[in-house]
Amino acid sequence: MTNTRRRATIADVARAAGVSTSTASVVFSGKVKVADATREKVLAAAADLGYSGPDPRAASLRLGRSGIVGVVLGADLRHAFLDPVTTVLMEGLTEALADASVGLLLLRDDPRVPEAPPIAEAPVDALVLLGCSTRTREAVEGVRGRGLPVVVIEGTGVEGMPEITLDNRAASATMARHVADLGHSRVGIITLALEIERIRGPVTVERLATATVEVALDRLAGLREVFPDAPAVSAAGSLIDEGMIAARALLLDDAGELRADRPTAILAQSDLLAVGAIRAAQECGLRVPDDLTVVGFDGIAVDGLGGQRLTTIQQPALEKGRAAGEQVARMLAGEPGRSVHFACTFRPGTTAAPPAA
Amino acid sequence: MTNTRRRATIADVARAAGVSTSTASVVFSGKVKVADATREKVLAAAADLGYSGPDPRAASLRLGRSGIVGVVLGADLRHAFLDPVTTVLMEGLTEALADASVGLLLLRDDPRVPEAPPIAEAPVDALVLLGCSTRTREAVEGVRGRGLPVVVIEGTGVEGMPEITLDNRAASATMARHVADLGHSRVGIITLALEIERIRGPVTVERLATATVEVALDRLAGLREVFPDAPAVSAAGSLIDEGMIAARALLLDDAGELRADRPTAILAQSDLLAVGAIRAAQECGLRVPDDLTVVGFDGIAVDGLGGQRLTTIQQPALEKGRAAGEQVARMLAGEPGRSVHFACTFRPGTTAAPPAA
DNA sequence: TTGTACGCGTTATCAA
DNA sequence: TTGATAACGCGTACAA
Repeated sequence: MTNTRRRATIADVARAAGVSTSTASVVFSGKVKVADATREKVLAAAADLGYSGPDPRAASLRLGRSGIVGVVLGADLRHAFLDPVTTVLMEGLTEALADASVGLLLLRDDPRVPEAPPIAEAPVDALVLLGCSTRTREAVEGVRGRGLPVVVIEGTGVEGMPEITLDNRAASATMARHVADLGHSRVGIITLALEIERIRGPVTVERLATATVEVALDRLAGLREVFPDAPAVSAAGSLIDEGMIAARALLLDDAGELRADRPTAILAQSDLLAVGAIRAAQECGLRVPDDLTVVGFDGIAVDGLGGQRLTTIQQPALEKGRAAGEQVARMLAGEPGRSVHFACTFRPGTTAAPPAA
Repeated sequence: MTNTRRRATIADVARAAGVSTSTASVVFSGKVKVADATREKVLAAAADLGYSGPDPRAASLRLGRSGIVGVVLGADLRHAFLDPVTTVLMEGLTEALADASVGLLLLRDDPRVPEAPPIAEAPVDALVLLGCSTRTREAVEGVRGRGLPVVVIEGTGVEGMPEITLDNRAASATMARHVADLGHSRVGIITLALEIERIRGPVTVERLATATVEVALDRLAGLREVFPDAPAVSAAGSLIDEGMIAARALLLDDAGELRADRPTAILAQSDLLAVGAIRAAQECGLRVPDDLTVVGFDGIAVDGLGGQRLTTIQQPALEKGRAAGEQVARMLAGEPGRSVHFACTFRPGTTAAPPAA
């Protein structure tokens, strides 16, 4: 029977088995060969004492690593995982870190809690920043004194941190050019949220001056290289319903009627927004792509599009996550981390065509 | 200048500041009052040595806790977060654990790696099981020897573990009765995946015998209380596209024509499946609810439904997550954990109506 | 192949 | 208010 006073330790097991603690330790770590008979004795003693392996806390102190990689999410966890691109990215991260880590620790950068950034108290071996505010950046700066590897995904990092970036502007320009080449000249743009406050509505010059979300701005800049005067409407988030709302704003007049000068193509900054635009078009009796061309950005596996294949820009979200994971792994191995820049590719689908004569 | 040979420890800081290690420790923990002058000295020494606070690994060994709660996801992380119900549940979990100031460690139960369940190596203070396989259950059983609190969400737990459960069967029966009361007698059922292998197709008696996914089986049993002979088709996952496929199987004949004896109502086991069914119905030229009643299950905020409001069963996903978090918190505080059972509520919408005469 | 002894970096206790 | 000391539980040179 086990002694209830205190949890059994490896020393207790060793004593009960009549071996030294180092032998017992080795039995559990498997790093060195042990005689079968000895191992049996140790395992039996462990079972008897209710000992279920080395305490990870003690092991991590001794080894100097915990096997945990922290992922700092700018927004709340829920929102971060609602976005399919983020989800896929996390998968890539997980994949690349499978060998090097035990798990991902979700850390949220909560501006409501000014004290004690949990980043400093988390026993992590490395950090991945994924859409972080300036405040997060400061907290991380503090932790860097500990010598932790830090990788920044799509966000301005602190000097010396490896960054994972994307050619948002160039890819958007490519897409715009494709639409222009099809013969479209009257196009409408649906942007991602331009501000952290997620305001929905027409994109004006004034708003652009105060906009802060780099991804949205970069993609817009790329589209405007080809269509400098295209009207743009911002969505409050990357959601199908938001795409529907924005598309209606572009297609309909105040009376809810199709406007005569409506765009013949809609360029959406995300696939979900594009799906919403397609839905809105169908609602209005417009056929895609016959009456309206709709293109997206991201190249995620869109759920709910039925048979159509969205014409879009394929972003290597999985690879981004993997790259981040690989850089973390490299740095954990003592090598220097490198920044990685990714290029998107154009992916033709069935939702873009020349404008109706 | 700092010595590059070794990372500074609190002892180094104390020595440099001319105080004892305990005093230096207290300066950082803030648990006891220290003279301002002393604190300044310590802080200055820390800054000078590049010491950025106590090492969380050492602290967690000393304190006996890490401030981390592990969430074991049965499937891969990606899939788990693709499901909106899970996402919301995670949010509730986060919320309930925010006060305990703990982080969430994502652990995946990867069946491909037979050795070394990471669960055993993670320095967690508690575990939450969220759709776990038998194999996970065994691993957890082993870890329980460590005295870790474990909470199981919707899955058969090991004896003595608090469980968070739902009245899937009763709620489904309620919904079926509602549809029957509207006057429907020819209904079709779309089930969630019945097996872990996620097979798509007609639900036969033979399949039911080998089906393993409890949630799907419970909901089906509830529906069949009212419609014992209703044909059922299983989806390969809770996705809109899967709902479309399944709905087509129920509505169309082999030639792709609407069958004369098609159901007048479709009961889907999830909201996403229901959305897919609605989409398929529209494709076939059927109006919802005029020509076809469609109901769901979950009560999530469905993206992409446009103006419609789905008639569904509201499941308290957020509360489930919260409850799990609360039980974890209780157990961390030394109190015994309790199982919590939740009831769903019927939520009327605009997608259910009496069958056309 | 096994045992001894030490240190990983911290914090709680107690005494001064 | 501060200081000395003892754990916390483990892994690993090194010696046998």
